[in-house]
Amino acid sequence: MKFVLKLPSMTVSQHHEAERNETASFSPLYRQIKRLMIQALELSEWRPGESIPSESELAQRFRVSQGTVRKAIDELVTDNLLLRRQGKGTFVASHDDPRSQFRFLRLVPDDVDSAALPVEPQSEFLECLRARAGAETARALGLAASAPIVAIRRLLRFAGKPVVLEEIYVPGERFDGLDLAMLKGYQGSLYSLFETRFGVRMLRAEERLRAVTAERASAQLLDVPEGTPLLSVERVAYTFGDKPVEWRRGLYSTAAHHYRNELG
Amino acid sequence: MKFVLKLPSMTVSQHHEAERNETASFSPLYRQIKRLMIQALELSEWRPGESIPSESELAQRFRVSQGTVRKAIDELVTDNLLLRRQGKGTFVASHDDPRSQFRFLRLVPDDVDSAALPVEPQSEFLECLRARAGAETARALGLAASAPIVAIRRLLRFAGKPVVLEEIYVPGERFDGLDLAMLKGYQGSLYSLFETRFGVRMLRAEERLRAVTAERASAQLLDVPEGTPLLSVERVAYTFGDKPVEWRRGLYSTAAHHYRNELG
DNA sequence: GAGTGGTCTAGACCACACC
DNA sequence: GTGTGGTCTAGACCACTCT
Repeated sequence: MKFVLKLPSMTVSQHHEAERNETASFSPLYRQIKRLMIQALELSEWRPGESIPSESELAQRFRVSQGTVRKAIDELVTDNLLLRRQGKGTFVASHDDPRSQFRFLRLVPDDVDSAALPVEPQSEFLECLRARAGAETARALGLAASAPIVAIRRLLRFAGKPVVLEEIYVPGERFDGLDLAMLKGYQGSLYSLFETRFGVRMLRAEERLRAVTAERASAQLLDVPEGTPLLSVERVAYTFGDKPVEWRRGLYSTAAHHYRNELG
Repeated sequence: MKFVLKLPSMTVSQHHEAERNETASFSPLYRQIKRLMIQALELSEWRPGESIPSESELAQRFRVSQGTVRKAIDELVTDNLLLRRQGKGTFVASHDDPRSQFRFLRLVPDDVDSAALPVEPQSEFLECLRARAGAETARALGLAASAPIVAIRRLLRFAGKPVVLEEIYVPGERFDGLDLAMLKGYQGSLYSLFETRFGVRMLRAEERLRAVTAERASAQLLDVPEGTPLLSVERVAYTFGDKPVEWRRGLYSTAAHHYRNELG
């Protein structure tokens, strides 16, 4: 037994010797608490934008000290699943929140410096089709070949000028009822819509960037000459359990904008 | 007075009422400890690759509890200034360390997955000149116009094939004695050389990515047709005090490689 | 003033590395 | 075994927000 000597009835338990160092190489209490909290988040016991119980309440519920709950929350905040507001409480992160609005769009106009508040791009949805996954999409999303998907095409404009052309693919199963009318009618970011209407939360993403040349169709939509170099951005976005739930490819016009990245 | 009631003689002090909430909006003890530790790092009291004193020693030195020192170290680890090895100690991060070797190069071959260990690129230095800063370089590095700088050109090869062409500019003042012979003779990354030979530590960087077309000279060196789309990566790297000490522009050939990015 | 997150302390014990 | 970082607890008090 470890870390539990003074705990008469553990919710999270390491009471069994068997649990010690078998295959799972020792998980501290706060990580087990973290896992339980992620579960509560995934099961929507706590919903985006809402506050979760206070640290002392959670400590009672899980039968651990406040410090241990705090450490679990610390990591969830680092993972962008929760956010704290001193004096007010701890809240479930939401794509509605202006704070996490631009977490996934790294393109910014050349002139504005990093301190300035980001310019809100306008989204123009071109189409939204039900289709079957191609080989590439199926692999990226971990689906069976020719599984049902939803394909979206849209154009992003900064200050009226077209800058990003995107094709977005999501599994059809999770997005029942998603169509062009809904996309056009929704106020807010795409991930906000996914979260609000379909309960799908994008937690992290991986991007692959390349330089390519504009084909005729893309060039026309982006209002650049055919052959112009464009930034190709492929993204796989993941939800709970590191499950991929979106694949997209964007073509970014980088004449007056750039992709901004911080290396820590 | 706050947090110091039981501390008879503080090294870090908040004894004076004046310090309370004048302009500097309340800095907790562990941040003051952090600042002192950064100072020790900047002044090379603790050197890259070496271990720093144990947490209990530091607690004694700064007259705070181990938990407070620990929290300061936590942040320094997050900032990539220190790294912990359980059972061994806490160490000053170094660009020699394989762990932080590829922190700043995000280009990877298309085929290898993220789990695989990165392929070591080979560096071929083309030139290294002393010159005077142009307007753009001076602005990026925060130097006076026409301040002395060192300009480096190099080619990176993955598996023998040229993939990255870079121009690198550093202030001449900090890099006395840097020349082509030294670059060619050094084993290890450029930042490792900067750290080892000149005591200049790159702590973080900002990059701006764009798509451009290959000019004739660049195309020849990268062994691609003129007009090929290339990924342009501009970087400003910062050392202690957020002082910019390197500006570089790279042209990445992305036919068989891509720039990999994680969005948290 | 009450409630929440944030800081700090002191002490106990666990996991890991090296001798 | 000794020393290091890592975890956990219990309790006190500070800073912030809202009522």
